[in-house]
Amino acid sequence: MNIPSQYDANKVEDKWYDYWMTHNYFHSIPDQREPYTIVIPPPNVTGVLHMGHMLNNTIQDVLIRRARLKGYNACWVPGTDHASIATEARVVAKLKDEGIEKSDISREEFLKHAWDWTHKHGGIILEQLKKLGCSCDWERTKFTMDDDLSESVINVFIDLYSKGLIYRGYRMVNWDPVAKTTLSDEEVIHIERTDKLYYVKYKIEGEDGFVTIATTRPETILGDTAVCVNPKDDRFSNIIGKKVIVPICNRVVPIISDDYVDMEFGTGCLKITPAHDINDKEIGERHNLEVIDILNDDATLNHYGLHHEGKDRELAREDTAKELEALGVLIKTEDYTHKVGTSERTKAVIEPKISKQWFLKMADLAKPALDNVMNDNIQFHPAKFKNSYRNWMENVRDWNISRQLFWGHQIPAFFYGEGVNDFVVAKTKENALILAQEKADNPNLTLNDLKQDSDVLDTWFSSWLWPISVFDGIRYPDNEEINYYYPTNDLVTAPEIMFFWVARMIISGYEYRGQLPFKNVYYTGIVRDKQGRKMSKSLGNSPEPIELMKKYGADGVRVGMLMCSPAGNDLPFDEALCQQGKAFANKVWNAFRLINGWEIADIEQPKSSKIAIDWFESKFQQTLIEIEDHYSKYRLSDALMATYRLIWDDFCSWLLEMVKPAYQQPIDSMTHKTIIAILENNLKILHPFMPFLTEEIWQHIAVRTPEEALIVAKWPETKPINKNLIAEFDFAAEVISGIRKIRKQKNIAFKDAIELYILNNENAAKTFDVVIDRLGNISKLAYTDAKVEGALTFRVKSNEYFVPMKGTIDVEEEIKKLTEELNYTEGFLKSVQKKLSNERFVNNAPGQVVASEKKKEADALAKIETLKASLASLG
RNA sequence: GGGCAAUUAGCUCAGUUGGUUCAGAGCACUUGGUUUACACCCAAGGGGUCAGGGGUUCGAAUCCCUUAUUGCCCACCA
Repeated sequence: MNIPSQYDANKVEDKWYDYWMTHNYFHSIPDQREPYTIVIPPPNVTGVLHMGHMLNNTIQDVLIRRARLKGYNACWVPGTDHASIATEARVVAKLKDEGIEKSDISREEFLKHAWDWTHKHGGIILEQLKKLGCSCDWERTKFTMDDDLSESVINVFIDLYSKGLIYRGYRMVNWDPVAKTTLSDEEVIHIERTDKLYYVKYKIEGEDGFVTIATTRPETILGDTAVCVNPKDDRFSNIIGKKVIVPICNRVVPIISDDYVDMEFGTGCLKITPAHDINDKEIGERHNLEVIDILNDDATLNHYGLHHEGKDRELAREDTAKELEALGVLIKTEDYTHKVGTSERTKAVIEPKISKQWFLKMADLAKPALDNVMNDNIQFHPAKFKNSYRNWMENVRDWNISRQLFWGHQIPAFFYGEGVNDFVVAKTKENALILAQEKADNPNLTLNDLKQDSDVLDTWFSSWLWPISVFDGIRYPDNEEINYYYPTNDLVTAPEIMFFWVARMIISGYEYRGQLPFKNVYYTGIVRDKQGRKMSKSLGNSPEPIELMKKYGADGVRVGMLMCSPAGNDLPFDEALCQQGKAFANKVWNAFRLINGWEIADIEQPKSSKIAIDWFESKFQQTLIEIEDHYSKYRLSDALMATYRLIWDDFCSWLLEMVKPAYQQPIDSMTHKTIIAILENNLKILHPFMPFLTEEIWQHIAVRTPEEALIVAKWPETKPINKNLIAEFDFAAEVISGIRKIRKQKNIAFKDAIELYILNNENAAKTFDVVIDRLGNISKLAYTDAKVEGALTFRVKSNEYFVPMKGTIDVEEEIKKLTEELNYTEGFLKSVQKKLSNERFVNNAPGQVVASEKKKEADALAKIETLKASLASLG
């Protein structure tokens, strides 16, 4: 078999993914084993894979593959989200391109277009995840608008309504004039920007005087219904109760007083527009002010805008300012920096708007969800996010769950009359009719009299049920699957959606299952470019994931992504990391090639091989414990790095070099067999990170049945560690380093054997002398009682090593080297002795620490002695 | 405006309860290398007053105070 020296990921990755699919390894059904469950954060159904998905899903796959190897019944449920506002916006845009306005077509027609779009683009992202190697249980793929999930959403709405937790309210909400829908507070992003602050004077009715107000939105003057001052403000005490004339519209409104007004800000005098500001609305309610809404749904002015009617609010702002100036009531403008709410989706400036919406009462629901995170029943990684979680949960507000969109779950409320309460909530129109006849006490009502609320539910109102609804645990709370898989183990998601999604899943978990939805939440960071900017389509700074995988292999990209991304930390992405991942794949590949190329013979095992293997087995166990510890703390980068170093340094650079047979010599069968077993263990612990490469090598090593595939192999068992052996090896490694250093200094090629004499002051074990012999290419290794003349020297601890030189030794250089080392050691001794002569140290420090200092002192003294002797011998 | 976190080598980060293993890792860098797995490699090496200042302690990267800088979250000041 001819095996190329370069590992070609592109040639093998699809092959193994197909193999895994064919043999159904990803599919899970409840059985005797303990389950290990992850539900995917469902990406937008029409979305495409970006770097954030790459990171997030790599992490999930690492966790799920490791769980599978550890013998759990691993189940990773994939799926997509209908993403109501995002998808609808895209469909609207697409229709617009075709010359169709959303307002010109019926709800049914629009939904047909939306479904067409979904069927056409839906699921692309899931196919892309397969390229990354994600081992999702594809048979379980769900969509938030599947029939069963939709029914779950409706059931929950009805249930919460019947519990009195859902109500309909006339409230000020966040209005997105582009999408023409309300948004929840969480969907509003506050962005700092500089606007103008306009100072405008209002004439006092029946007098010559004026009051001056400051506003950033002069166009809302047309909706003013009062002017307000602080009751404690002496400047205005004489005008409270009088009336002013609002410019342009000449409306006569009262001057009122309210503690809300900040005397220091602007002029201390505030205009009140209850329809367009939440504070103004509250003041308006306290003072029974009229509410005048001057805007249409698209943020153009309505008839209250008078001659500005039809203008967009931005244009109206400029024009009213001009008009005010012309009227001579605009005193001045100044720059003013403040935060403006914008829509997360459309980027439009949010308009506070009073409208009738559906709300979910959150306060009581939030309690168990808060407690169980604070007491670590649900663990956040990193834990620092508990702070912001608590902050939000303690101040949680009612959730505006209705959206003025078509794409989504239509609210199951049916109106039968014009009255505020003339509606019923029911699963079907038929059920609604019965309820309505009862409620209205009117048996003559017919289906035609019922009109379903046209709003749909917030997307997150389906996402918050995801860990339950994917197992159909809402409709059938006692079904086998929900009982088996729920609660899930880990959730891997971005901190940005902690409030949108994580908090609400926890809430619904306690409400509908009486327990937590997942045990751990791993918060990923944001993927940034080298300049620290967030990767985004608009900046064009995001690499194309599929291209990256072509270039570096999925395994290389996975390693690259995980190399430097501890939980909760942003990931400064650099393609060089993927290159490193690719190089590592090649390294492992070549280690396999080496082993694979050996000719096996029935000969005796060399001592050096035996001891090297014993050492590595202990080293492996030590690293395995370290790796398990990292995993338990969700430190995947550290787990990867420990694996990387074990394989590259300990396995390749040390073990294979120690056991490698001489050129064209065969290897003994015992060593070969053990090395294969070691390689297999290495592949197992590497598999979660590099699934394709490891399966490829695994299947090269031997002919395997489907049951023997690496993906379903058994994680290595833990065995006792021989710590002495590891320490002895570390010592020997230092000796070998010393030899290499001398070779380099003196330009002695490796093929030229040298002699090594050892003055064994340390009384170190000689276990690894056979290894030193091999890796140092030593022709004669001997212990001596006296210094060797005419030799180069180096020290490890207080052992002294001599390499006799045939040629001349540069005495000057040797003296210089020795003197430097002597000076350093004497300085070190001084600091140690200073510590030991301090009575308070000797009395207060633990005995162990004092003893170690004494040992340091003795070692330093011994070393100084040998250094001095060497210097003396050199003259 | 309120809260949280961070600041350790050129870069990205470890550093558990203060004390053997405390100043580390990977990458990058420098130097040498056609040793028959791998130049996507091997070997050797340089590099940090642990952000600044103060304090507690026999002893501080680690605990406390303070200053500076950065990042994130929350918040209705026109």
